[in-house]
Amino acid sequence: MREQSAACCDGASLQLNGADASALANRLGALADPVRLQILSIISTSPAGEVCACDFVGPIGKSQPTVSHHLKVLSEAGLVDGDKRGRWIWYRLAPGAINATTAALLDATS
Amino acid sequence: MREQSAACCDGASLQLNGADASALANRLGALADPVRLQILSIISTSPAGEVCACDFVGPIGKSQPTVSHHLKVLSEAGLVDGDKRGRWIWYRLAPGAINATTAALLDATS
DNA sequence: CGATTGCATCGACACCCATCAATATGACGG
DNA sequence: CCGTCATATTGATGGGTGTCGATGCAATCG
Repeated sequence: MREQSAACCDGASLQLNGADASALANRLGALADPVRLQILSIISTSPAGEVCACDFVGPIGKSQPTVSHHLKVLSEAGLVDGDKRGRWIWYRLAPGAINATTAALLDATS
Repeated sequence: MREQSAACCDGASLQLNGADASALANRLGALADPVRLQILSIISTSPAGEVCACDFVGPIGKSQPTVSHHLKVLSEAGLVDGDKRGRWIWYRLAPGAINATTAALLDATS
């Protein structure tokens, strides 16, 4: 087989399996977009803790379908929750979701 | 113009500008890949705190060029540092890099 | 009712990205 | 020097993704 030439190739082992790595990568991927980060920032700084979907389009400067797409991504990633009240949908941060993701990342690389 | 129909569209303002959002999104994007997370995990659990590049290929199960590509991405994102010693390159975690990214994320969404 | 409004979905486009085989580069060893 | 080994780079390819205009759908209003 392979005779470790010198002080190299000790055979490192996986501490993070493929499934866990993919799951964490998916959650991080949902955060890795400037529009989605701005959405989260707007919600987090809102006094009421929730923001009507229509209020994202203006400040972010993207089209309504684009904002709607990003809200869907955030929702499917469990980062935000949407409440349909009357004609509007109010979004707020999913409690602990971001903290759980950062904790998993720090745990995997500790 | 637009007559705010009711209790909606108060005009939310941006707390995270486009440049900051893009910078943070780039750093998160460097983390949002299962192969790169496994690389970071392998390094972090290595007793010596550094791992020879050749030791990633086996456990991760991707080709050598693919692993080399991901190491370059991590290096350019400032997440790992590589030392060329003799014929091998030893990679270790860039101190504080992951913590700085998670701190920026939590700060943007606090 | 019918008209309007808020939001989602669709279709299309451009672009980025992960991956690999092949090849280049560069450092050792004989 | 010449071969070998470790790593990077190149080129190609397939799939994913952000974006927008057009459209659909559901709820409200008049």
